[in-house]
Amino acid sequence: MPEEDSARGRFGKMYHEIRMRICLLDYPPGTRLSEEAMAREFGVSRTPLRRVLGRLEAEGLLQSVHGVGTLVTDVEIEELIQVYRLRTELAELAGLLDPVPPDAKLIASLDGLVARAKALVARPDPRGFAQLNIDFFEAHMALTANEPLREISRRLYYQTHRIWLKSVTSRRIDLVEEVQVFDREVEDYVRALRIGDLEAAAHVHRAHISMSFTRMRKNAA
Amino acid sequence: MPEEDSARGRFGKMYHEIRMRICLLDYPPGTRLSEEAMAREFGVSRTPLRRVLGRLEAEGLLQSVHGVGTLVTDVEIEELIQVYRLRTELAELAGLLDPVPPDAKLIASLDGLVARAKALVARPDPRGFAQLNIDFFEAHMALTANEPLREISRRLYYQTHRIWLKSVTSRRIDLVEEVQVFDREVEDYVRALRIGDLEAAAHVHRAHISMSFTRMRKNAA
DNA sequence: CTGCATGATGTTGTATACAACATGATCAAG
DNA sequence: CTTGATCATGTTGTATACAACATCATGCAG
Repeated sequence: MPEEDSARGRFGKMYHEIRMRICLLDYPPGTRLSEEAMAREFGVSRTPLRRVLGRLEAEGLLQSVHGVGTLVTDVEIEELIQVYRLRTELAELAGLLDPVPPDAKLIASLDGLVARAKALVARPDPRGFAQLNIDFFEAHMALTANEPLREISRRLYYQTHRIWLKSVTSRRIDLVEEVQVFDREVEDYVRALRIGDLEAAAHVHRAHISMSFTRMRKNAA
Repeated sequence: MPEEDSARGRFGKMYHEIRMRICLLDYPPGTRLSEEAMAREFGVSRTPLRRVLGRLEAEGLLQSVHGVGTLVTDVEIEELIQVYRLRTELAELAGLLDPVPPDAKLIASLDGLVARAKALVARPDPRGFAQLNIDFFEAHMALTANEPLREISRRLYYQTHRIWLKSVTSRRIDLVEEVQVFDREVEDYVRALRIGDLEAAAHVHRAHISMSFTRMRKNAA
C-alpha cells in the first residue's frame, strides 16, 4: 500500500498522525493546538491542514473556536455512556452482518497479538497496551465486510479509546489487572475464531467492551 | 431556534440546503457542481463552501476530483445493500437504547404526518412523498436520546434516501402502491407509540425499511 | 482520413493576506 | 486597592490569487 503523494495521500497521512496523537494522549484533552505550528511541521499551509482538523472536529475529537484556538475535546465518562452502549451493540453486529471467514493470515496476525499480550503481562506498559488495543480492534474489524459498519465502529472506538487509556494511566484502574483481563480476552477471542465461530468471537468482544466500561465507571467515583 | 449569523450558523444553512438538494434529486447523481457558482449563490467565497462540501464528501454524498469537478455520487443498489442491512439493525436499536417516552407534542406531530400521508394517498406526488418520508424519519429519531445513534442513523438514512426516491420517480416502483404501504406503516407506528410501546414502533419501522429494500431489489432487475 | 501532440479552458488543491473575534495585560479613574 | 475600559496579541474564519491537474478541441504530420 504505497502512500501516494497526492492530495488524498497527504490528507490521510496528516489525519492518521494527528488522530493517533490525540488518541495516545500525546495531545491530552484540553490541549490548545496551533494551526500554524502544525502546518509548518507537516510542511503545508493552513488550508489543507484545516481540512484535516475539520474532519477530526466532525468526529468529535477536536473543537475549533473562533478567536480562541483548536481544542482537543475533553472526555467525560458520563457523556460517553451512550457511545459505549452503542459500541456494545455494534460489536455484536460485526459477527452477524456480512461476516468474513477468517483466513490463515488473520489468524497468524492474531497470534502475533496474543504474543504481544503475553509480553505485556510480563512487563506492563500503558502506551504499548494502548497500541495493542488499537491493533486488536482493527483485527476485529476484519471480521465483517460491511464497510459502513466498520467505519462507524471505528469512529466510536476512537472516541472512547482515550477515556479508557486515561483510566489506565491515571491508575484509576490497575494496569496489571487490566492487562491480564485483556490477555484472557484475546485468547478466548482467538480460540473462537480458530474454530470459525465469528459470532462467539463477537460476543467475547462485546463482553469485553461492556465489562471494561463497568470497571471504569466503578473506579471513576 | 434562531439561525445565528456566526460561522457555525452559515455552515449549517449551506450544509442542510445542499444536502436537501442532493437528497431530493435537485442535484441528480452524476451532476458536476461548480464550487465558484455555488459560492456566489450563497454569497461567500469558496473557502467556507469547501468546508461544507468536504463534510458532504465524508458522508458519501459528494466526491471531489482534482481537475475534474465536484460530483454528486452515484447510487448503486448493489453497493447500498450493506448500508440497508445496517440501517435495519439500527432501526431496532432506536427503540431499545436510551428510549424517550413520547410526549403529547410528538404524538401530535405524528398525527400531522398521518394526515399528510392520507392526503398523499388521495393525490400522490413523488416530491411530497420524499419530504414526508424525511419528516417521518426525523420523528422516529426522537424516540432515542442516544445522540451517537441518532447521528449515525441519520447519516445512513440520507445515504439511502436517494436510491429509494429514484426507484419511485423512475416508476420502477409504483408510486401509488408505495404511498399506500407507507400510509399503513405510519398508522401502525403511531398506534404502537400511542400506547407507549417504543419497541413495537421500532419494529414496525425496521420491517418497513427491510420490505422497502426488498421491493426495490425485486424491481431493479 | 487517422492519429497524436499541443494548447486552451475549466476544475479542484494550495498558499497567503486580511477580517473577525476572544483574551489577557495595562493603565487610569474612583 | 479595586474596577473598568482599552488596546496589544494571538487565534480561527474568510477572501483571493495562483498552482496542479484533467479534459476536450484544434491542428498538423503521416
